[in-house]
Amino acid sequence: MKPKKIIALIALLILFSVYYFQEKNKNTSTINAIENNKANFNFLPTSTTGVVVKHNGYSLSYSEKHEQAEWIAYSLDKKDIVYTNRKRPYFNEDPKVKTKSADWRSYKNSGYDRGHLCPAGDRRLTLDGYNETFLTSNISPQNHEFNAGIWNKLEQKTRYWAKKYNHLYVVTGGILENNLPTIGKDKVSVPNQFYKILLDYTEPEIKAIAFLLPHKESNKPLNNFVISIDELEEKTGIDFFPNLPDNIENKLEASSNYKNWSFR
DNA sequence: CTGCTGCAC
DNA sequence: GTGCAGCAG
Repeated sequence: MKPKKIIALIALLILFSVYYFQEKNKNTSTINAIENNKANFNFLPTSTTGVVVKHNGYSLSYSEKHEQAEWIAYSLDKKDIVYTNRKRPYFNEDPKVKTKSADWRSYKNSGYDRGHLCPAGDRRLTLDGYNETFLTSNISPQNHEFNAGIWNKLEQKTRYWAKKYNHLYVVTGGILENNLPTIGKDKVSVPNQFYKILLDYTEPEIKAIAFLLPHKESNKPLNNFVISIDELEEKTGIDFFPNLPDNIENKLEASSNYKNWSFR
């Protein structure tokens, strides 16, 4: 082999190594950033009721008046999205809600689903995590066509994004207004709308998206229901990401732009 | 995946 | 009350 060729080969090898290590570095720094955020960033919203309950797999703010959570917040990692054929347990009262969360019988024969707020499908990694989603503090009365339809589509899209973007923070719940219809002995409010907020808190492209869905079946595409976090805060009185740096918070929450989120 | 119902013990 | 099977969208 001629010296020139050897030099060219070595040069190629060096270029390739540099590229490889840069990419590897980028990946580890992304993962490090995610781990760092998970360890240090408090992603919980403010509570209008003062009743914040923390479980291993999710946290919630409970509204005794409406007998359900005003928000459920959790961290959704790519690693959480696994297939395991778990058996659905029965719903139980949340032992950590002192005023007692709703009895599952209040939902029975009501015509409404026990609709998960933190979906069981997001907590399949461990048995405890999975079972924990079957507390009545984690459910809201949902019309079956809505729950199995567009709400389910949004939950699946959330898992798709968690896989694609490695990690998300999720905040979700019903809009708890006055004078809502109720079901059961416990008078569980039936929300007219449900919301879901996703935050991808990974540098350099921190991004967020929020949805507000009417509580009814719909065949419209999900991007029809995107709104700004600011609008959601006006409707609920909740400050959703109070611990974000202010400049980031202001920018993210004012926007209802979803161009950074792939809908395909 | 999202759920409910019926029946046995 | 709990466990399990079957069914629906």
